[in-house]
Amino acid sequence: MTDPDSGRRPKYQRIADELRTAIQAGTFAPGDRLPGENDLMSTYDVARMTARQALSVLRNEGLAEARKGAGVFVRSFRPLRRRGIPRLAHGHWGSGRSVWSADVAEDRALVVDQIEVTTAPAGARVARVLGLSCPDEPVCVRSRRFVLDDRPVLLSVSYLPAALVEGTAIMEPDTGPGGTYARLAELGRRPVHFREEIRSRMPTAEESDRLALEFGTPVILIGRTAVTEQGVAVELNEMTLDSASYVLEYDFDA
Amino acid sequence: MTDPDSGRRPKYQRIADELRTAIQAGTFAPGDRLPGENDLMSTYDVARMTARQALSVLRNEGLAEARKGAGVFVRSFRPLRRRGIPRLAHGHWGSGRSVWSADVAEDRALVVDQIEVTTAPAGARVARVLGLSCPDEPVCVRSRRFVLDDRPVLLSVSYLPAALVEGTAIMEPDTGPGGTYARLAELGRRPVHFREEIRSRMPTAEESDRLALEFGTPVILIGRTAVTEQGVAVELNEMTLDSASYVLEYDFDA
DNA sequence: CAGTGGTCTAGACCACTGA
DNA sequence: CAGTGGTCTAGACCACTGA
Repeated sequence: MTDPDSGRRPKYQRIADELRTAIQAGTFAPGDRLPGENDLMSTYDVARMTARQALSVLRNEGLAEARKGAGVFVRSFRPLRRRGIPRLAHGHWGSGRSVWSADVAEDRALVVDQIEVTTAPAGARVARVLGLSCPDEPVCVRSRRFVLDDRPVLLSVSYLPAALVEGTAIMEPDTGPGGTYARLAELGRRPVHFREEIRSRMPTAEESDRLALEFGTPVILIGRTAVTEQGVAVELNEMTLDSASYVLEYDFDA
Repeated sequence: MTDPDSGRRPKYQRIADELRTAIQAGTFAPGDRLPGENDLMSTYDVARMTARQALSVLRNEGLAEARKGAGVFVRSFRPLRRRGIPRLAHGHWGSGRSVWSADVAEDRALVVDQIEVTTAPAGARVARVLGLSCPDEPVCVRSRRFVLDDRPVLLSVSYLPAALVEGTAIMEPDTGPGGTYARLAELGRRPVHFREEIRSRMPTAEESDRLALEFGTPVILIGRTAVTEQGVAVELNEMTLDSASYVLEYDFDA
């Protein structure tokens, strides 16, 4: 009854198409429950695996999410706006505010719920970026997870030369007002230039776990290098963002 | 023999784990053939659907790609570097070069293989960005696909007020030296400020088709607004990038 | 405790690839 | 033409959710 041209397109695709159309038409609103495996099995007279395959198409597209034991639901998307350039302006962190505070409206709070500060050998990649002479040289590794409204949205791992930050607040969990950049400035290494590199890919199992990601949700990777007036890289910050939670914004002149 | 703690983790995940480890260890190099469905069925003594599920984990992570009738292969990733800020500097397109030419090394060519220029009603979203008084106002729509080494990497749709660009080269497939921005400058609407917004998500079926994307490959969306000295938005350019083909770079000062 | 999604089996048939 | 991945069935059992 639904397919005059049932010819070439696989069953599971046709079922996914119908559900997708219904979602876009508003028949199912964000948060609504979709027909589940059992519903599709009887409605379309297909096997469980075929019904699952149809639903997994929508999950891979980021349109639906499954909650075990409860059902399959239409996803919603209300992103944070991360303004790449003003958040790193000296006037912002120089006045004692956190770089991260720029990303959220004042009525919401982006908080760190996991933090780990260690010292470890740099490794080849980090040594190259920070201009260390040898991959075994120690670096300070600041690893954090940020949570918004109880939802993890971002992982951040920051690398700084251990020789530079040894014994400073940068080695403490709480780096104090203005954060790492304010402390670097006090050490005479104020960052004046930044480079951000952006990629996107599907998460690893560990990332998916730590960010509590749904199936079809990619991560955005940002690698930022902070450079001093003398052209020396003093920090590499590698961030992993839940792509369903973020829009990045860059403003600049021609 | 492979699982002392076979307890909680599903079979398909354990198989995927082993393959992933082997890929990361270099046992399988980029382009190599991986064990296929039939191999996994006999090696691990599982049903076809379970072997498929294991392979689909790796495909979703972007680590492997299936070629029907041939096998499953390790994917490779060699991205283009898109330098967000210098490519839009007036000195670049002002001297007659294309904005896009900045994205590739001189020995490779990023070429347009599909182009369509039409006029259509703006619609609510575009009208809002371009500051049009009514969503029915006509806009010039320039839709292009870019190909690198025969591989489609980017879709671009550009919107400009029809009242402004009517009868100019901007309505032609070839906009001439320096492209749209050089023509806007000649009209007294030189863009001096840009805003780029970046998101990432899984592709729609159409995007997946036009960019010839593999299973677990997200797209990166860039929405750029070009603004004149007078603060008027003259262009909205919406781009859809194959995330496996691009790294974005933004350089700026504190 | 009824219903849900998650995992898994042992088969079948198909279109496609590449030697 | 042998081998491959893609689709599909008709069952089964499990852990989890929420009334």
